Amino acid sequence: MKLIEAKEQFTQLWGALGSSWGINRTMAQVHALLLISSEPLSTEDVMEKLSVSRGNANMNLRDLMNWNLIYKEHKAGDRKEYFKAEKDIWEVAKRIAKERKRREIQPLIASLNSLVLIEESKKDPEAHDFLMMVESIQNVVTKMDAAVDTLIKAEESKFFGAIVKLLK
Amino acid sequence: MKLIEAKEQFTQLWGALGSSWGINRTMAQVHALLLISSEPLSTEDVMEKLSVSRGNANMNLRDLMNWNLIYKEHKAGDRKEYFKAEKDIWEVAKRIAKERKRREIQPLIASLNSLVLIEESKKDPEAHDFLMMVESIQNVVTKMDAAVDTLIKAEESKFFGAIVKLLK
DNA sequence: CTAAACTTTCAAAACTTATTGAAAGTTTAG
DNA sequence: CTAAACTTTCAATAAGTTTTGAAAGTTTAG
Repeated sequence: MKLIEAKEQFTQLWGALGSSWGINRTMAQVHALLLISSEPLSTEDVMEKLSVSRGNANMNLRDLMNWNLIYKEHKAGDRKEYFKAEKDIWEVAKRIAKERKRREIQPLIASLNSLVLIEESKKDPEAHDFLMMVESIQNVVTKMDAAVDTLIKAEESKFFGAIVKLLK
Repeated sequence: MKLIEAKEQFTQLWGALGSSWGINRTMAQVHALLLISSEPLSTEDVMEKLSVSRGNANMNLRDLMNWNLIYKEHKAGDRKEYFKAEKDIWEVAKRIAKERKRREIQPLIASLNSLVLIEESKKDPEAHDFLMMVESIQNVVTKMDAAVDTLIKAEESKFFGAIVKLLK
């Protein structure tokens, strides 16, 4: 395979991957493009390489900035904005984890907390079963939230090291 | 809040959650319904409680069985099939992890492996950068795959225990 | 200040994914 | 074997999501 095909395939792969994890396909493709580009790219570059409209390119670049995965960069003597990606993959993983935690895990914990405030007594067997289920979800989700915090703070080697130990 | 409202909200919550993680909303709602139901439910029960068609109910129940999250159960003197969910939440988390690993992480690793087989030499700086990127993704993804294996095999307490230690 | 260069917005259109429901298929009691 | 009870399929349709592109907005060089 030629490098140019491999890059194309990589972009497709990253896009499909994003799709199946609830991330907009084009956003993931733009990310892929910047990950494997040596030079920062402008909005026009992205439009051209992915054959997408200006609006679409702009919106996905903005979203990627909100996810903290890419940065604006200015070239001397050029008014255009260029974008470059964070290239340390462990750092990328941590930032995605951090963002999903903030957007999804934390609201989930809040919603679960409100569900245990039902009026019925624990003595009502139906209420009891429901509370047990919600509480056990709270328990696992809270632990996962803490696990993500650890991941966000840990060094790559420490994090995977601790997990590898469990295999022994 | 009344129990009945709380159950309704729980179903909505689980559905929205599934949606944002690339899982069909209705499938997640059916799962929620069975998680908080004391009795096994029939296809008709699901149709009625979620106001969905027979085809939709059937398809999502079948999918949930493929994910190993629910089981068929037969009641004596009744030809209908009833369904009940695995209710141990740690077990549910492990099964979802196992299934996503099988469906997504493993094909991803295979695709990445094929991308490093480019014709260009590592001495070409562009090829070099590309290979470094793909290899660093392989590295992190492979470790995550191993981490998921550990999660699948570990006891809940051991798994989270190891992670908590990292916080100290 | 002005106009050119560039970025952002957003309503309409295209595309993707999920749902319906009637028809076909299967199972079982009698 | 037969017909009733139940489950599955799938083409048409609906719902949801993403994309387009022209217009509005913003910035900067001169």
